[in-house]
Amino acid sequence: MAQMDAKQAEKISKALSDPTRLKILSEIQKKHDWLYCVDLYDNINLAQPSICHHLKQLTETSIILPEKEGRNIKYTMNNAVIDDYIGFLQGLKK
Amino acid sequence: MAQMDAKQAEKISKALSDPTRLKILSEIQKKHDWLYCVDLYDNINLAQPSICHHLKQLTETSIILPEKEGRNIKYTMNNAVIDDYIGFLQGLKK
DNA sequence: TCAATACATTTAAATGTTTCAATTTATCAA
DNA sequence: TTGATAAATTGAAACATTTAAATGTATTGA
Repeated sequence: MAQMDAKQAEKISKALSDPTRLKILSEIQKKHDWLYCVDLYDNINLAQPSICHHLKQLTETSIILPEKEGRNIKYTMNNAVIDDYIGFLQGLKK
Repeated sequence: MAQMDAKQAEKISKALSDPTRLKILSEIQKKHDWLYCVDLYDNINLAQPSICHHLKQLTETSIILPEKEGRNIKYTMNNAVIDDYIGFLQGLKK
């Protein structure tokens, strides 16, 4: 497991500190594989640019990974980053 | 392990999304037991009310636990909350 | 009780985040 | 090429967070 520094942990924490972004992650988790961007418009009551903004924050920290498929974009969870973040948290414990 | 809901995970993420608060947690971890509030003034270059503000956010989410000792307050890491948060993160994975 | 110490609260300025309307870019289907 | 669809960007308003000066509260020792 890679070592994550405090700066990176701070960015991931920030990405996880918003109800919309946690909802997006929950929707991606439910799919167990890939979630299409358009699926979120049904489940999240925000305008398209707002959802786009939240997706950007999640992809910038690599918590989720985007893949272009024609006109659409699909996302998957990046387990490796979550595990690295968990490793950082384990290191905080006494 | 207790089940942590998204609202609680959001609050903990927010508490962890600041460099000063991660620094405070690191200082507490270094002690392996209790850290006195006054120890932070030496290590963190912020005014006393700012440090107090950050400590409040960490204690409000129970990530750290305060204990009064005369005029001083000492803090310890709350491993249980960190473990619950880690449990939530594990649940996000595909 | 009085002065000193440790921490908390209030207030306000500066800064950062969230949101959406409008617009732009990219891709597809006809 | 043209019209339609999917997603990104821009710009601005609303809202939240961070910071510190000033002040308040609680505890101790003299």
